[in-house]
Amino acid sequence: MANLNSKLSALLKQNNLSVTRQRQTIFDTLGNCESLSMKELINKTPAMMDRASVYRTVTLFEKLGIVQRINIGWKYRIELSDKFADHHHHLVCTKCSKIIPIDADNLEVFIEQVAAQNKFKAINHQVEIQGLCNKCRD
Amino acid sequence: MANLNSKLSALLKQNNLSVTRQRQTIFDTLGNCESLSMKELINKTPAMMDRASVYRTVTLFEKLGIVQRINIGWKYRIELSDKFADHHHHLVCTKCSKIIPIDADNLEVFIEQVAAQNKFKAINHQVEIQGLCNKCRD
DNA sequence: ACCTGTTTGCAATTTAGTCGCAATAATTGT
DNA sequence: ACAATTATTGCGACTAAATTGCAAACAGGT
Repeated sequence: MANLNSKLSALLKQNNLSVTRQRQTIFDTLGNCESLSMKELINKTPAMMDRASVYRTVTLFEKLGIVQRINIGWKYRIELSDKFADHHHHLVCTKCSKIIPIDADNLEVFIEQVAAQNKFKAINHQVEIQGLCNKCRD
Repeated sequence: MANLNSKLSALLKQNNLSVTRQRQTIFDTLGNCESLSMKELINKTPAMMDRASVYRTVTLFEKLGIVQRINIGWKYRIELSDKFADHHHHLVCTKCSKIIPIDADNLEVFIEQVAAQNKFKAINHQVEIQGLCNKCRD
């Protein structure tokens, strides 16, 4: 935990950015969860931070590669990027809304191949699978 | 074209829903394009349909499995589902916004495998790759 | 052509996200 | 540790996206 926070500080300083209470709060909050929606993120920082600042911080963190937006359904959620947590894709149960992170190295390789076949330089990608988890499939 | 429209009519009637001018318009408009954003869809039906009805129609079509929302960046676009058009994933150029549809059968197989490994019954999935197309990579 | 139930358009409203600016907090140099 | 400087935040106003209730209009069956 402490080392992750110092990593954040270092990254901010490298970019001539201030290490503020608000930025640390967002970082810590995301560190305690798999992923959060904007609404959840705003509500989890009760009266501590303004909405606008949450949006600004997330946008900043995204540029710095600290967080990434992932698509769940047609909404998006925020999570720490692979530098700070394991990078993974998701299986989403449409019944109980359970989110199962999957990490398949093969998948990453596969993405690269598909991109190359189309003369495309892949920079980022998302994979999302909706279905039923083993409990909900009956 | 004509057979697709009759397929739409049949599907609506099966569900005790009316075949209206507006629903056919949305269907036809989507049939002429790879994919459309909500804004584009609203603008492509000039003074023919109210915004609210476009939203209602898309929501209805989604429930019926006629259309699907696909994630481009963290925005979404609408396209006819695989029952009415080829199902495909997308490569999105972050520079020129060009969208290249990809259809890789292997990918579908792969998705199934990953789901099975996690005791998950896959129903739907999206794959999106962001990067640079061959023109923009310099 | 008429009747019934569904669907639409309209207007109002909620929700999500952005922007400018004054107040405040963090950093740098002393 | 303190003051000066600069970046960041909170506030309020604002724009855009999406939803809802209701009366008018339309589709489908008789």
